[in-house]
Amino acid sequence: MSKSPSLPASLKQLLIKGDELFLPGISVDCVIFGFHENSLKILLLDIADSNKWSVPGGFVLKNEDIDAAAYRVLKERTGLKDIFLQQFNVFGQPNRIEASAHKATFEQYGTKLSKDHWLLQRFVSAGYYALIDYTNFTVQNDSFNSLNSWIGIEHLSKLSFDHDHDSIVKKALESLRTQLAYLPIGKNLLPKKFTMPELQKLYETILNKPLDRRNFQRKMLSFGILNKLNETRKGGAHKAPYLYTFNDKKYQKALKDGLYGSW
Amino acid sequence: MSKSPSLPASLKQLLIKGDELFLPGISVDCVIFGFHENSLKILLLDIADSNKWSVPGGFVLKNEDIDAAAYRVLKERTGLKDIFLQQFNVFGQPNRIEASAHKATFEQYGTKLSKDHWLLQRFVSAGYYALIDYTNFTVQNDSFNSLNSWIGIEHLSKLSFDHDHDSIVKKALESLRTQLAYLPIGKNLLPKKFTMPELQKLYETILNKPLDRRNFQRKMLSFGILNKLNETRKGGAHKAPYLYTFNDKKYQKALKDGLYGSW
DNA sequence: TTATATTGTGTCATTATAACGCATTGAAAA
DNA sequence: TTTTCAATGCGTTATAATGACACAATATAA
Repeated sequence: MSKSPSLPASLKQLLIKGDELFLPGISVDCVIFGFHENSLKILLLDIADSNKWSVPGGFVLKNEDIDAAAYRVLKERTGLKDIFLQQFNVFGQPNRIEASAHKATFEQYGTKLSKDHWLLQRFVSAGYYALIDYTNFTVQNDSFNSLNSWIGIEHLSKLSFDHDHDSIVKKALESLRTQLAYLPIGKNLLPKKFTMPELQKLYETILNKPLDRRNFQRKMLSFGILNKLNETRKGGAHKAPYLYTFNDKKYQKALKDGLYGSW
Repeated sequence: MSKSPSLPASLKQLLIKGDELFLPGISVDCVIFGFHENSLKILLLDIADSNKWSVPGGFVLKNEDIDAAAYRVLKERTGLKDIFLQQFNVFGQPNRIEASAHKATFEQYGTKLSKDHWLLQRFVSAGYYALIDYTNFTVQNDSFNSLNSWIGIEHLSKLSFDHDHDSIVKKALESLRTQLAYLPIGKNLLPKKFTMPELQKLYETILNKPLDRRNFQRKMLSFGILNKLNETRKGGAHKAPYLYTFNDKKYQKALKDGLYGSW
């Protein structure tokens, strides 16, 4: 029988000091969206020696705002600081099986958690989704011995999730689509300069349906959140499209007030 | 010095068994909206011997879904079961002062909580807003020695809240207004039969701005969620308006799919 | 009976949306 | 170098939605 690998320091810390450092029973889960090569991707964790996927998560320090905890998790994963982060739901079903995942993690290292251990209680999780610029990002693997990978949302149905994370990802996507209908999106998913066709592809990908090129451009411009640059993106096989940036001031205003008044 | 009133049984239970019964560090807060006499009202608690107002809240049983806990709180307060309930935000700032409120509550009864008592730890709260039919409701006062009252939202700024509940109420109103833009509303705030002017007043009250009577009617009807009845509401001083009901099936569909496609 | 405020219904100009046309352009093929 | 071609820029037209307003109908009160 082979010896178990030794317990990483971070896990040891969690094991011993978790109940001192963190709030009991609360965790945050982050669904991190990125956009690359016409595909909307989610940063998922392939937990070592498990064939289940999960989303990055973490615990809330005893004196930490819960939003701040989500930011911290995000920064640990992505190294990025300027991130769009949106709380979208709280998951608090009693059958959430975080506990068994934690148990399994530690058992890999031959460490058995006592039955009443802090990590094995029922956790309520706040779900956040984040939008990040894929091009400005490199995957950072963590010390929990799990691999981060970008997975295109078109492949999600083929993956095996634990039940909780499956519904978290589904609900995050749903919320993102809803948000698209009344808030601007794109600033955090695209590089600083982008073309109209690129922006359109992002919308089409999130909504999962084709949009008319000319009507899309007209509507997008009517929001008044874009700056058209005097440059084009050369190198493509055909006519070079103009580059745009977001007008930061107007974008922020639209984020606050919404794109439509409606009533 | 007068003798403190004796501790109610429910509070005693909370004091002694709280940590056994409930999840640690998690609470739910419910902002309950009702509509009456052209005013949008919120059900608030005037905690005994305190000059601060708060919103009804409660704890989550160890084996209870967090949504279910919100329903339970609501049912305890209103006696109603068929309620529109929407989770809108999680409040998790470390400066939340629930603890001191709990402390004060017990000190009225001459009971001092030990420093590490379950109730005095930091709580993270899931905020829900509920919409209920005011006409089908009677205030139920609880055993926690606090008074329930309906307060019109126009009076909110005059009230003294503890900081947390102030932001909870503000955010709830904001969420309700946002929801109005893309989801149907009214079924749970109005009696079964209602008139178009009544429905309009509801919208005007929530949005806090006047709407054109004729355009409102046209838009409302275009959603296809109303049934026009062959009755009118007599008794008013002028022309009797027609009565309407919601078409339940189409209303539910609109709740699921939204009122607009937009993209 | 009349006055009055409110409701029911409709119009019209303006704006937004959906569907589609055609000229331009940059790179690749000939 | 010239031609081809697909993507892009810029536009048109028909239809639908919206905002602003007019006028007739009606239930009560004067």
